[in-house]
Amino acid sequence: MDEKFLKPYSPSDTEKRIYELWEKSGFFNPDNLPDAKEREPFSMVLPPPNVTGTLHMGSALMLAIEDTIVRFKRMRGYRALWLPGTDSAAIATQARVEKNIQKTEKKNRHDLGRDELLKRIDTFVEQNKTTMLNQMRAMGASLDWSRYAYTMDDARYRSVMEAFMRMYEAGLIYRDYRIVNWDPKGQTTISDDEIVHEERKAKLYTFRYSKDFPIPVATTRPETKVGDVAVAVHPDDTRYQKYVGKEYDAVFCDVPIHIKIVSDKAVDPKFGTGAVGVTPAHSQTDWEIADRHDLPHDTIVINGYAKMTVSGRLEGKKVIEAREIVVDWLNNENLMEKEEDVSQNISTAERTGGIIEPLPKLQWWVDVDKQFVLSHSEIPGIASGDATTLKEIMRKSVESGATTFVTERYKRVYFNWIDNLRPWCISRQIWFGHRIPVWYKNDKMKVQVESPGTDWEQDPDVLDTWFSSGLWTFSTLGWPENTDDLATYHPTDLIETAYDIIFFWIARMILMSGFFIGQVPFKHIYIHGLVRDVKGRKISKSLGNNIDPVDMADKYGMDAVRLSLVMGTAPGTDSRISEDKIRGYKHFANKLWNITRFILERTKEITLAEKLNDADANIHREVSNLIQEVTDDIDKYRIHLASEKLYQFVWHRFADEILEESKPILMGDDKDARASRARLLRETLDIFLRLLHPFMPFVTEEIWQRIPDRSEKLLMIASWPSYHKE
RNA sequence: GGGCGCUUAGCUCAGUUGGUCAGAGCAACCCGUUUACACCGGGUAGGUCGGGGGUUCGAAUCCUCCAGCGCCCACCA
Repeated sequence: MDEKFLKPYSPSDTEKRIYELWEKSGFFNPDNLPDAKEREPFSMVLPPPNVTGTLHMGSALMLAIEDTIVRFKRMRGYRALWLPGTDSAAIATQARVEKNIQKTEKKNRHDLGRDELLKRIDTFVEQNKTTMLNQMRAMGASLDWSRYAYTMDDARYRSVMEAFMRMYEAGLIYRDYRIVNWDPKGQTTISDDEIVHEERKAKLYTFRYSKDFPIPVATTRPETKVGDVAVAVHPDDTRYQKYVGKEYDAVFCDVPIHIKIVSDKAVDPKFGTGAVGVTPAHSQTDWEIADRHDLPHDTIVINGYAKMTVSGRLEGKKVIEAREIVVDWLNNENLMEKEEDVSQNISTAERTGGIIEPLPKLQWWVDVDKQFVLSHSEIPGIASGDATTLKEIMRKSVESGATTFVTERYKRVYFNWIDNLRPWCISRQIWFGHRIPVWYKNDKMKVQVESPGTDWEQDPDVLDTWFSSGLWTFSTLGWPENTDDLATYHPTDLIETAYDIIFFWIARMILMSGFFIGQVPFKHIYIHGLVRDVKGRKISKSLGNNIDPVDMADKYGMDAVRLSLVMGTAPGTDSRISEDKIRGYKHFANKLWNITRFILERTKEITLAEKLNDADANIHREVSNLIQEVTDDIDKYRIHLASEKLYQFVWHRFADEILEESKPILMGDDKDARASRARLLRETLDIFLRLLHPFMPFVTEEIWQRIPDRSEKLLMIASWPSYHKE
C-alpha cells in the first residue's frame, strides 16, 4: 500500500499536481479522447465570467455544477466539450478602469483620449484574465483550453461584425431618434433590462402652470415641467372635456411654455388630478403621447449631465436643485395646490447606480417585431423560408420544446419577458467594446467594417456587450466559417447559468442563434440560484461577506468547496454557503481516503474470490441500485440528489455498516467468505471512485493513481460504472 | 398593476410521476478512545410538513381560499 495513505488526505499537496496530470493528458479536448470520432458529442459553453475581477462563490457554483456534468458525460463515453471563455463586460470594465484612473491620477477618460484609455483597459483585462483562468484551474474545471475564447479577441470581433452587417441588411438593425435610458453617471445609453428599479419616497406635487390655467396637474418631477408642451386627459373624463383642443401660454419659472390640452387613453383618470403634463423629451410615455397628437418633441430642457439647459433661474442647475427652485417658485406664486408623500420606483443604472434620465437620442436598435425571411430553420414551428420575427424565434424555440428549462417555472418567466419586449437599444456611448461598423461623411452613411476612406468618420459608439454575448454558442465554434466544430457541437447540449441573466443572455442567445443559423443555441437550460451568505444575504462588496472559493480551498480542499456548493442545492433555488459547511465536506474527502486505506490494508494478502457469495452479491446489488439512481439523477440534472445519495451511502451505509461487519469476516477463519468479501470491497471501492469523481475529482483521482490494480490509467476518462436493471 | 416562487425538526434545507417521505446536514444532549478514520463510532431529539376547505382508497406532494415572506417584470405622471 502507498505510504501516503498512512497520513490524512492533504488537498494542498495534491490538487495542483492532479490538475497538471489531467491537463497534460490532453483529454480536456474531446477530440483527443480515445475513439473520439465514434463518440456521441456533448457540448456546453462556459458562461464567460466578467474580466472585472476575481471569481466569487457564484462563479464557483457554476463551475462546480458544470464540471460535474461534463466529467460525468466524459466518463459515460461522450465526446464531451466544455468551452471556456471570458467576457469583456464593456460598461462594467470601462467604469472600473476609469474609476481607478480617476483615483490615482485624477484624470477622466477625455484627458486620456480613446486610444490611451483602451490601452489601459487592455492591461487591466490581461491581469484579471490570468488570475481568473488560474482560479478556474484551481476549481478543477475540465475545460478545453485549446478552444478558449474572449469576447474581444479577433475571431469574436469578426463574428460580431458579420452579425451586425447581416442584421442590418435584413433591416432588423436600424437607427432611430427616440427616448433612451440615459445614465448620466456612466455617460451612456443602456437597455431596458440594465435598469434596476429602486423604491424611494418622493413628493407628488399638484400645481397649475399659471393662475388662469384651468386644470391642475400632478408630478414628481416639477423641474421637467419647463419642457411641457401639453396636458393630457383621458378621453372619457367628463371633468376636462370642455378644455380639450384649447391652447395656453404661460411663463413657468422664467421659461415661456405653450400648452395644448389633448385627450389620450394612456392617462389614468384616477391618478392625481387625472391630468398629465406632457414632457415629450424627458419621458417615454410622454414621447409616445406627443407622437399620437403631433406635438413637438424637441423641447429638451435637461442635458446628458442631468443639468438644466433652459435660461433664467434654472440655467445650469442640477435636476435636484432645479426641483427645489421650481417648488419654491410655485409656492411663491400660489400655484401649488398640494404636496403629498408617495413611494415610487426610480430607475437606476445597474452598473453605475446613476439615476436614469430619459432623453431623446439618435441610437442603434434591434427590431424584435419586424418580419423577415428565415432562409434556413431547424426550429420547430418555423419552416425554412418562412417569414418570421425575432420575437417569434424566441417564443417558438422554447414553446416547441427545442430548448427546455430544467426548472419548468422559468419557462413562464421567460414568456412573460418576451411578451413585454420592446426594441433593443444596442449602442453604447463608451469606448471599450466592439465599435459600430458605420461610417459618416456629411449626411451620408455607410455600413461596412472597413473604413470607406480617410474623410469618413466612424460612429463613435460601441455595441452593447450582450450583442456579442448573444453569439457566444456559435461564435466560439468558428462561425461565420462553416467549421467542423460548428457541425459537431452546435446546438450545444446544455447551458448552465444563474437566473439573473435569463433575459440579458439566454434570450439573446436564442434570438441570435435562431436568426443566424436557424438553430436553438442549446437543448437544455439549467438555471442555478444565487449563493448567499450564512444569513441569507446576497454576497456583495459593501457587506464584505464574500467568501473566496480559492481561500476556502486552501484551507479545506477544493473537493470540499465543490461539494458544499452542490449538495442540497436544487436547480433554480438560492443556496447558502458557510465555512462550517465546507469544513464538513473536507471530512468526507478524508473519510474516502481512510476507506481506501482500510480496504487496501485489509485485503492485500487475500486472493480475491472468483465469485461473490450470496451475502456479498446482495450488497453488490445494493451498490448496483445506487449506481442506477445516481446515473438517473445526473442524467436529469438532479446533481444535488445524486451527491447526497452518494455521500449518504458511502459514509453511513458502506463505511459505518458494511466495513464494520467486514472486520470479523476478513479476520475470520472462513477462507471463502474472506475471499468473497475482499473482492466485494475492492470492486465497490473502484465503483465509488468512479461515481464520486465528477463531484470530488481531486481526491478520487489521487486515490486512483495510488491503488495497485486499477484497470484504467486516468480516472478522469475511466468508464462510468454499469448497473444491472432490476 | 402583471408574473414567479417560498413557508417541512433549534438553524440551513432535500423530498424527482401522490402510496416505507416524515428525511439529511449542522447545532444540542448522553455514551464510547477493541489498530481505517476523533477530520471517528453508537445512541437521543418526537416537526398535526404555515392555516382552512376540497379531490383521492391514500397528499408535504394535486385543486381552492386565507395569512406571512421573497423575487422578477411594468411608461401610473
